[in-house]
Amino acid sequence: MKDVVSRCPIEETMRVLSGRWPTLLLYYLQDGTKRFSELRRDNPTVSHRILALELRKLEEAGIVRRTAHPGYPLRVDYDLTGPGRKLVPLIDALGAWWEHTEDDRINRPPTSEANLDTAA
Amino acid sequence: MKDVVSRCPIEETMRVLSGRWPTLLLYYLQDGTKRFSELRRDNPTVSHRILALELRKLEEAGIVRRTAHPGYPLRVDYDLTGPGRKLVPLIDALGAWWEHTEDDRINRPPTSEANLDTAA
DNA sequence: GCTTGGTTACAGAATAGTGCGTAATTTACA
DNA sequence: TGTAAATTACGCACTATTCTGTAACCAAGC
Repeated sequence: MKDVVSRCPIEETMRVLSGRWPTLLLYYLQDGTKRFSELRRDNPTVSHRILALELRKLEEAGIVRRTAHPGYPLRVDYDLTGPGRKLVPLIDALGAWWEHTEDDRINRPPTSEANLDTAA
Repeated sequence: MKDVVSRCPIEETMRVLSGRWPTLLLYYLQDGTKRFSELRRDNPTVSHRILALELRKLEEAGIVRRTAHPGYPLRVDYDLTGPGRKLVPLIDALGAWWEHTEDDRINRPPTSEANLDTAA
């Protein structure tokens, strides 16, 4: 995904949420504040670099808030902003859609021609 | 995005919807059946190869139905399946979220949570 | 010298775009 | 009347672009 300036809110949203990590991070941040290292432990397959990049992207989108505490060793907290928390149920709805439509998606039923709702 | 087998419905959904085109195609297919060439005209910046790949991905996910009419010149129709149509309002909700939270995301207010320290 | 959060440099993987080929029928035109 | 050209929805091979991972390095206090 390139940085394409679009005025379409759906495109903008997808630009931020696309990829494996954004929704996963949303998920782990639901419970509350997490540190960088905690998020790494939460899902061990994301690389150090990519986690930092993804978190920055979410921060710039206003979904995640970054709080750096002064002093060493470094300590940085991440949590969801208000908009970020509002986003969570929408993501959950997508997951629910996937689950509840599984049979229909796999069996690929005749799908009512024009507008005749034949089922479901 | 690699092909990662996951049982998480959110990950599965994002695997299908990630990228610039899936949601756009959903958008253009809302109105009804479209031919390949129409979808290309709808958004001229997608290459024919990618459009074909994206449509196939959506078809395999059970979101889009492909109907090839025999004969030449070739004629292929695409439309949304039942699950595909159910997905549309969820995508719209994401767009609405983006729009309605714009101020909050950009101004980054103190985020009414417990941690009331160093707010930017 | 360990810690934590982050950045940079480089390499390798994945993804996207370009142009050519194809099929069978219709149309174009000399 | 014969033939060349256009049409549609791709597949394929090749190239260009972008993304991701790995490893090294930094900061400063303990």
